[in-house]
Amino acid sequence: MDYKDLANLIFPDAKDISYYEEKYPERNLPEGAIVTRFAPSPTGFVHIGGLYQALVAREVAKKTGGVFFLRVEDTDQKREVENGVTGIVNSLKDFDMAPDEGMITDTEEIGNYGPYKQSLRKEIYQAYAKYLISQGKAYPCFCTPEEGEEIRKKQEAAKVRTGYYGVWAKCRNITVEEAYKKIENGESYIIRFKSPGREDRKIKHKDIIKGNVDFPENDQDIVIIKADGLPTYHFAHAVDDHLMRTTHVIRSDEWLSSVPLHLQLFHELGFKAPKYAHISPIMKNDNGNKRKLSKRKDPEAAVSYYKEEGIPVNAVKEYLLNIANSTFENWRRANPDKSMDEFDFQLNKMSVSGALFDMVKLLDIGKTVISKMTAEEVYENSLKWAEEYDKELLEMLQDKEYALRVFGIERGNKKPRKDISKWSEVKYNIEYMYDDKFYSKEQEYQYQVIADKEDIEKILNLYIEKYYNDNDDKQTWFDKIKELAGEMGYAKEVKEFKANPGMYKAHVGDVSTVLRIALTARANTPDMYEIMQVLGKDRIQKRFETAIKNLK
RNA sequence: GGCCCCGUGGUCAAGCGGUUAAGACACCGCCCUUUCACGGCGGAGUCAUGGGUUCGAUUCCCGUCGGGGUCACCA
Repeated sequence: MDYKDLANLIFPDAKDISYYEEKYPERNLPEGAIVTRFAPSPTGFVHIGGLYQALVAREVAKKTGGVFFLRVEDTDQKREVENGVTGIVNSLKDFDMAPDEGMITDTEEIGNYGPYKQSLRKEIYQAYAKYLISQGKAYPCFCTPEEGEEIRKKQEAAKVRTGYYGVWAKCRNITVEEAYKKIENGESYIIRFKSPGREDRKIKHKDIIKGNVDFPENDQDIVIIKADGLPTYHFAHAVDDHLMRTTHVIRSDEWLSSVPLHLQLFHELGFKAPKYAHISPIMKNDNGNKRKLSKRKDPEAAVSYYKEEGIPVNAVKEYLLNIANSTFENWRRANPDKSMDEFDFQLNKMSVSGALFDMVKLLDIGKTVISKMTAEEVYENSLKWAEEYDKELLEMLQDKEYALRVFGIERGNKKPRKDISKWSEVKYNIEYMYDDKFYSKEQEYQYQVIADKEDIEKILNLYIEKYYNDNDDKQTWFDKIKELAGEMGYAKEVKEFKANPGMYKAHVGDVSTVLRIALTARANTPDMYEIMQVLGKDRIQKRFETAIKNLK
């Protein structure tokens, strides 16, 4: 009786691994093409760090004419969440990052290297586990979880390394006969990898991002097949990334310390190991301490947050790309109108330490991104966001022609206005341009320098009756306000006022402020000429009348 | 605790033995025909720390301190 008999007893129906090796041949890709993947577990929550990894992985694959695929790691049935896959697929779609291969809905997939859902690959893992057993490189372990716990306690008490290794690996040296008998007797077991490693030996590993890292060899007989017949992460990683012909494993750096194990697994399985790039996580400052963005504590940890807030997709991506390669920022300044896909992303230039998440900067990028859009694009995006998150805004946007005029204010010129950083700010931004919104609430008119109510009333009346004309061009419009200022005894030029402050009550700027506030009830607005053009004389007049009434 | 990684201004960071130590966000001031925003100009602010090596260290080595990761039949 030998290892083969044991392997046959454990996995009688498993295919020979040559079947899979042939079924999933090396990919026929151009020289230098990189194959990457995004491999989340479907917990129903997509972390911004996950999106970050996916963005980087996709960027690298795209750049080299390779493949970016999505694999769902659902080997932990306890964590299974309904529609978890849909959440992942949709998040990638929302960010315009759909994979070339892999899951495209909860149940459907594309590509020739599937299934791309690990729970559907059970027989594949078992075939490779069988292979390992038949080679004497893996063995059944009959220790119960409770026994494992006991071993660990003993190890802790003895102050030695914890784990299933060396003399602690009780089942490692069970004879084939003994194992055979236990299995026939119905004892339950799991499959462990028989590690050939020694803790006192070092291995060298070159990570694309972290650089040279030395580790002790792995000597842990880790579990490869759990009691439920499904593989653990480590085993699935080796089998899948080999069979799916992944060239570069781009993943979170919490996996860095598992590299010795993974390399060993690849070696013992007879696979060529992929290259690894371990990405530092996105952090957050929590009372002076850095910590990972937390699903529970930080709303911005969820990718859904960005959608809900209406932060433009490209702003999020550019921000993430900037964390990944900080030279992106300089490139962006030099190429303000190019698509970010043209940026020459470098995996090996990624930061080795984790960056603190900076919402202020993200929002600044949001402003820039939106400022570059046409009124039409702003309209479409606002509408899309409003449909899902803001009924009131949606209503306001029904009159598209008018909305386009409002969004067109100070847009499209060489120095476009940068005042909207996310779609959820749109409503506040344009509200005062809508009469029903404007009149539906009690406005507060805070006239600033000019406080004399009679003067204010006079300015408003005089302006609308004597000076304002819808057909004036901007210069004429401007000159007329100066004339009005002069007629009322205010300085026509600010400089003049500053030179002789005693000669005037105030200056033309203060007069404008009165007009602006009567018009919008706001101290800060975009260009007043354009606002007036959109409003038109009748509406301007009505707003002035309302403002005057409010004075009394 | 063992093992591993990291440490340049408030934040993201460039830098690879000799630099006035880039740039961006944020902050402050000035200018930009009248607000705000944009833009322009200017400003404040950094190489964690102690030892080496070197003619010379932010750059190389060691220690210290600080931060992070990992030690599951979770991924």
